[in-house]
Amino acid sequence: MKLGYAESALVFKALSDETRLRALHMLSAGELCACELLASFHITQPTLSYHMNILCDSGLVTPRRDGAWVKYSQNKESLQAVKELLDNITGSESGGQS
Amino acid sequence: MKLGYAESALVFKALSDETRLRALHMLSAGELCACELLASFHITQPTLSYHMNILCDSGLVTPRRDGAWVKYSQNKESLQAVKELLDNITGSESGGQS
DNA sequence: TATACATATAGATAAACATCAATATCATCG
DNA sequence: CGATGATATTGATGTTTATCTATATGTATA
Repeated sequence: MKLGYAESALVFKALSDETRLRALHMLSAGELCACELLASFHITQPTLSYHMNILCDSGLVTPRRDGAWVKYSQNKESLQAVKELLDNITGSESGGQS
Repeated sequence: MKLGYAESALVFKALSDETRLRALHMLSAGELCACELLASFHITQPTLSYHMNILCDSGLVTPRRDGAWVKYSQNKESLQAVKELLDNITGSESGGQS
């Protein structure tokens, strides 16, 4: 997965909000549904939905419908791509293990 | 260098703009002055100054006065901190070599 | 099918952002 | 000191962002 500047900027924009960072971090433990995430924040349900949309659009998070719920999980591949992107920007072209 | 959520969001915000990403990448080759950077963009001098301020405030870039010029360089340590932050968020707690 | 629960969308709004033109500051050189 | 070149700051402006309330859609269950 190779990202250009505009694409990369979008991914970083997705990461540039505290609520989204927290949500993403919570997902490191595994899949969570919107309502579980919501319980951890002091924001309304529509606002969480808004943030999850941004995370999903950026590719960092993948949604999965499970009955009435939508369960979210980290997209490890995409997060790996961000790290490689940083390596690229830094000039550390070595790359990470995949 | 350990970053919290709010701090991290600031750093990612600094990375979330195409102009800033390009500038940061250009600095991977080494120090450059504002005027050299400016020549590569189709923006005015005040706009570049604005962007460089954001990069410097985030800690990703370090300015150095050299006579009439200000020379900018990447702050590798800070970039490393971002990668570690991503490891943290991903759950890949192994950490990178420093 | 009606009700309840989970999530999404629409519309409004205040704050933050990116950009520019104009101007100020700062350093060098004559 | 005055002129020139490099960078920063100010003020204005249109755009994007984060947030809310109200409402819609979608899914399961009694």
